Amino acid sequence: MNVSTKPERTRLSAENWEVAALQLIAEQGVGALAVEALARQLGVTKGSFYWHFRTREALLNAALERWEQYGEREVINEIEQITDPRKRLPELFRRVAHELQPHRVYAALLKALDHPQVVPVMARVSQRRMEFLTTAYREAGLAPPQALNRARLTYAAYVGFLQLNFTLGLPRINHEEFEAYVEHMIATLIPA
Amino acid sequence: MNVSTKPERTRLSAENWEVAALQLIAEQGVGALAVEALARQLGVTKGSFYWHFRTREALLNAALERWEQYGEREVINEIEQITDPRKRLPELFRRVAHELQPHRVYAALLKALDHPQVVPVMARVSQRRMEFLTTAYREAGLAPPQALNRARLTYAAYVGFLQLNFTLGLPRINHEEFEAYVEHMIATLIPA
DNA sequence: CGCAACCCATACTCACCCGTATGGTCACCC
DNA sequence: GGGTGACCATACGGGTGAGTATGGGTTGCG
Repeated sequence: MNVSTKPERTRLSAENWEVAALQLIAEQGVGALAVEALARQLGVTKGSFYWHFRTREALLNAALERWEQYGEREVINEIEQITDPRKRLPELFRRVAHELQPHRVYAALLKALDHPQVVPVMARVSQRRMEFLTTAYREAGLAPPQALNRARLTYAAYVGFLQLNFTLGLPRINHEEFEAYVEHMIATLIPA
Repeated sequence: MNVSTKPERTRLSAENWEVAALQLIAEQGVGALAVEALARQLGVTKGSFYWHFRTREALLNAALERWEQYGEREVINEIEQITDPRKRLPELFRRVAHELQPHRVYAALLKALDHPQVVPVMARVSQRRMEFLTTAYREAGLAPPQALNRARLTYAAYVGFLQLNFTLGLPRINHEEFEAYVEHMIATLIPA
């Protein structure tokens, strides 16, 4: 029997470092992404790290790119397969609401918008999602200006919810209550 | 004529440090709150700082407390004077929308929810605002559960908007467009 | 005037973390 | 079975920023 989470004596690849970095970002934020700390967590030393990456920045960029790439095919591609436009938005809401785990990185990145490296990534991701929401609302029957504003409102509500529940603890909404909240969002934001 | 913003050769008080800290937080975030940097900005050295405060943490706490105290009588007390409950929410929306400046600190603090010192402060502030919103929605005619969820939605939209516009730059919404967005929020979130 | 209390400068120490240099140890393959 | 390259440890240099020690200057006040 091995000691817990330590004795994986296999060699590491750049990918290992990247996913470890993303996990650390999700748990402790971008600011906590330190080379030596990550190395300790992986059971190696900096010597390993600087073989795979030229610098700390390089790791951050690689991790961000990996996350962005994954997010590409995460939700949007799945939702786009729903043919009936009127079913799309409620389904999107419910699906996003029940996959809170992949949003941890996004929430952490929101808190790191002072780092110049994350701004372009977040700008691209948010922009794509906004456009997706906007067209979805248009297809649901809203006029273009209304659709854009409703998309803004919806996305802001999503972002704000992440902040208020992941990072801030607030009265820690429970499960049934959360379901009711999601349905309330659907009823309020999606045109009948 | 004196050189710009430098030659205030008056002695400093703890209060001076606190407001300077808040300004720096609003502009560059909690992470940028460094003792020596602040001292340079105030035209003194660390020697001064460590006379007024025992540690950097102490300054942060003092600054946060000052901000929380001020926020107490900031908006809520003004709005509560509006007698007609149905006029209250639209007025609140419009007023908050046009005073984006005082929200800079709040936006900066949202990005610092990993620091254990800011969490309780933000929890209290957000909790108070949420309760205010909830009763406002009840007085506007919503049933208690609906009112609570609508308050959650509204406040999340507010928080998210701060994130997406202050820190992230997104297509930088302009003035008329912003007005239209606010009216859209009012029409969507406030019951007729 | 003179003495405190108050405010600040200078000069450190200490801890952390990035990046570099260099040598060691496996795996794999001809 | 020896050599080459991938992977990692160790040790070091350098920068930054928090906190301490201590002495000097200024202000209020008796």
